[in-house]
Amino acid sequence: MAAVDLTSHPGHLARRLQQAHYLLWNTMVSEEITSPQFAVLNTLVTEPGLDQRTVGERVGLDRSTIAEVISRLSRRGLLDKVRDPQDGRRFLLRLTDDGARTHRRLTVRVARMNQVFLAPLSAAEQTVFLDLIQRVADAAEGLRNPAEPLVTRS
Amino acid sequence: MAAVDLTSHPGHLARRLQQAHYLLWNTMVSEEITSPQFAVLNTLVTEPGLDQRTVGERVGLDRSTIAEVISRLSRRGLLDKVRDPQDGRRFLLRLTDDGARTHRRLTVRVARMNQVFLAPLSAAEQTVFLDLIQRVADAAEGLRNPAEPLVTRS
DNA sequence: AGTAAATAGTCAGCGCACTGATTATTTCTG
DNA sequence: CAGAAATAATCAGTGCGCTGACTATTTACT
Repeated sequence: MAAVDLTSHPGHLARRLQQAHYLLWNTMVSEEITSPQFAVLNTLVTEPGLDQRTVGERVGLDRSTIAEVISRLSRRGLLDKVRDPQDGRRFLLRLTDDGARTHRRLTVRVARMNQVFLAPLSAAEQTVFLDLIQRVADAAEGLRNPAEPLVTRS
Repeated sequence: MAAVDLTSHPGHLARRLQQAHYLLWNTMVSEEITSPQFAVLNTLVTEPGLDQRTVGERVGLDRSTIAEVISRLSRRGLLDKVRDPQDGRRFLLRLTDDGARTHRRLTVRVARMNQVFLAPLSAAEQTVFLDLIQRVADAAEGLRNPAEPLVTRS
């Protein structure tokens, strides 16, 4: 007894939303390049030469996940990984011609897909929708790294 | 050149939203039971004796994924799997006492977590938020199984 | 200069999520 | 009633996402 209505649970809805997006992406954008992979390509278009960790930060992926995504992109020849001569820990990343071409090609389709995805909402609702999601996500991420950096006492 | 602003991409925001939720769940609800697992328990509270496929449909998981989730829950003794005597293909699922207890215990924490998750929004915004997500997710899912079942021509 | 702390990346392990192929059972149909 | 179609579940394969442990390099502090 006393079960809960999942349709009022933002987490459950968030999962369903992402699944819906995944489905649409696969049919309307690409079956090879995934949405996180596109996000990485997109970041490197404006900021070539970033290191792996920073790219992860830009697109919201932790160090392990970004490593896998990048390794797949690199294996397919969409980006290059070079040791930073200034700092031997880092790898500097930049798109290959093929990577840049792929990004250009997908950009149009992504825009079309976003339109279809948001089509059930009016223009005004779409704006509100994006704003609300962003505020909730930002706030929750804020809880992770406390603004108050612990004071090293003593 | 010509990179895109990901903050205007609903898919990217959906992913970040889910990550934020995952983080909050882990810290405020449970490190053992995940959100999809809770959804399964919750479904079986009101509808004991469902088969695997139907549970998957209720919580929005495909046949493969629901199989794994259920196998984990069953391995931990939170639910029982019995062959349907009426239909030898099906497994009937119902919570064990431990499973029901776990569901009860987590329900309170989930409610608290939802509050924190939605806290950055006003009460009115929260209502809008849930409504908008649901409409977008429902619409995209609708695209999957076309209302018009293809006519077998000839 | 020499050790300690911080940082970048890798690796192992777990869990969610999907597709396509396979197996077992049931149902439909001729 | 026999063969075909449908259905429930499993399995293999790929990819995202996280944590905790580890390695290598750099930076900071005596």
